[in-house]
Amino acid sequence: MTRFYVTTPIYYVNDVPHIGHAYPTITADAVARWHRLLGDETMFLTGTDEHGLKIQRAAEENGVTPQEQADKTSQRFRDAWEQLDIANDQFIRTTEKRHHVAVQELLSRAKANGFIEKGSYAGHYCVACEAYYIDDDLIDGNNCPIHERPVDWLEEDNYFFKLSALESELTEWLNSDTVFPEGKRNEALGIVKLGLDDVSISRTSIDWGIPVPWDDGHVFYVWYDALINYATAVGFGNDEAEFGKWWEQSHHIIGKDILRFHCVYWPAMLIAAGLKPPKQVHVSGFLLLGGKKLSKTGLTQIAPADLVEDFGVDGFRYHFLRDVSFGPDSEFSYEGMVSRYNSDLANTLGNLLSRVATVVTKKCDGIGPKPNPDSPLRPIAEQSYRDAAVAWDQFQSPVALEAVWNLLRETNAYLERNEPWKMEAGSTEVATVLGDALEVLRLAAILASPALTRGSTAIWQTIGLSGSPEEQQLPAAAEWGQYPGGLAVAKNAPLFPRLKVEDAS
RNA sequence: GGCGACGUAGCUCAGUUGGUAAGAGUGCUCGACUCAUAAUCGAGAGGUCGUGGGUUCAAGUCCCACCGUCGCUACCA
Repeated sequence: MTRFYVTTPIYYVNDVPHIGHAYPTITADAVARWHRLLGDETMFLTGTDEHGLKIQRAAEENGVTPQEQADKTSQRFRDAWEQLDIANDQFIRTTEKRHHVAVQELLSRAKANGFIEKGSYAGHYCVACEAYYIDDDLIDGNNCPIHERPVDWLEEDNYFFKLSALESELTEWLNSDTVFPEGKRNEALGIVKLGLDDVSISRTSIDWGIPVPWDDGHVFYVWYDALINYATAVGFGNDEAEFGKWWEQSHHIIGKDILRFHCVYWPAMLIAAGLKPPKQVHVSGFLLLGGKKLSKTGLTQIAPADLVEDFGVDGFRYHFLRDVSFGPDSEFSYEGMVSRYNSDLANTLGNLLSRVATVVTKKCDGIGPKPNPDSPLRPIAEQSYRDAAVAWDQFQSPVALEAVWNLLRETNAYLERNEPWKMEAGSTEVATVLGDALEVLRLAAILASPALTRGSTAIWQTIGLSGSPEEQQLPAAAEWGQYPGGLAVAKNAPLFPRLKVEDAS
């Protein structure tokens, strides 16, 4: 049996879930769903990153413990993902015991291998921020950029990770088909080529973190704790055999803002600990709003819940999977979302289902006929599956979905050419045409199910099939001609009612 | 400053290692149809592929410069 392991970034609980979090999460969910259709043993991980100064400080401000603070905000992410039909197999939290064990184990191994040593870090320190700043950040050369008051020159003992010793290993890893798309791999190579400094991985100034096992006064700096979650979740430090099996198939989905950490630091940490670097890292671009990065700060924040209210779960998921390609930045707009929903979901797919159901009702007494083995739609459907399979394998959801919609458009054209509504009721001609269309709907329900978690099941039931599209297994289920015929086809209300632009908020 | 990415039809985007007369969806125009969610189908208009050079028999695709946009250069995640 093939295994497949996919992860999203773990999200920092200092923030509320927004569409910038939703996009990589939906992509990972869809890719995981595709692999389940293929019958792969699949592990899909997401979670929250809960240590660090910001959480500690937020907790103090709210008069709660850091753990309570983390509990509350972590739950928001769980709720958000539930709303979006995210079917993750695990939800990891970096405050879990198993994670502490894994972090201490992994970094102890790196230390034993000579990649961690003590040093001291010195820098401009703002007491109010409890943080260091580099020269370029300072205002007028000596003032904290946030508090605008003088910083102190402070020195503290830290443990350093000897990143500089791993340049050749990293270059080799980056050159072996690991980071996608290629442009992002080049960026990572560029970072390595510029020369890597050793990085400080512990702090003595805060205590909301995972203790350094060999030195009581230190906790690990939040990044070096966070990255390890991907290993923790599949058994590292707990069940080595299990870990090994999953880790061979690890795929990380990240945003380009954290490329440095996932394509340089993280593989280096794994190598230092004597482990394999990740199998693949897929780097997405940013969502842009009017050409500007959709960041966690400012007015650009858009709550997934608001969009789900307008577009439904399917409309929300479909938009991101269809319109946001993996790699370059993408423009997000409400109008674009409406347009995509109407053209693809309401018109091409939803309307096809409606017209087929109506004609079956009128011409076949509501009983769906069998498809024609030699249908002209057959080769198109087969190509559609092949294209989708390749695209999903490359995490290219827009290409995969376009392949399915091409089949749907061809089917609308096929109906137009044959005009079954003009044919004699009960004739073999009308049965053939409608059987083919029903077969396409069966296929589309399966192939679109990673995106349309609800609509695909609705189609399945409307055309009289039992069970659900998610239970089907590819590639066998994609073979033409499996719609059995003789099933009652329901004439329901429109599956995806058209949206009017005036609905825009 | 250094490094990098991007700039292709009104809009959102595809365009493998340079090679049939530049593509899709959407929008627009015209026509058809009226089974269907003012849906569908067909036809058409629409691009000097940011600008200027260069390499080549041949460049959107390689090289250089410039313009524009953005990102990284964080011990914030």
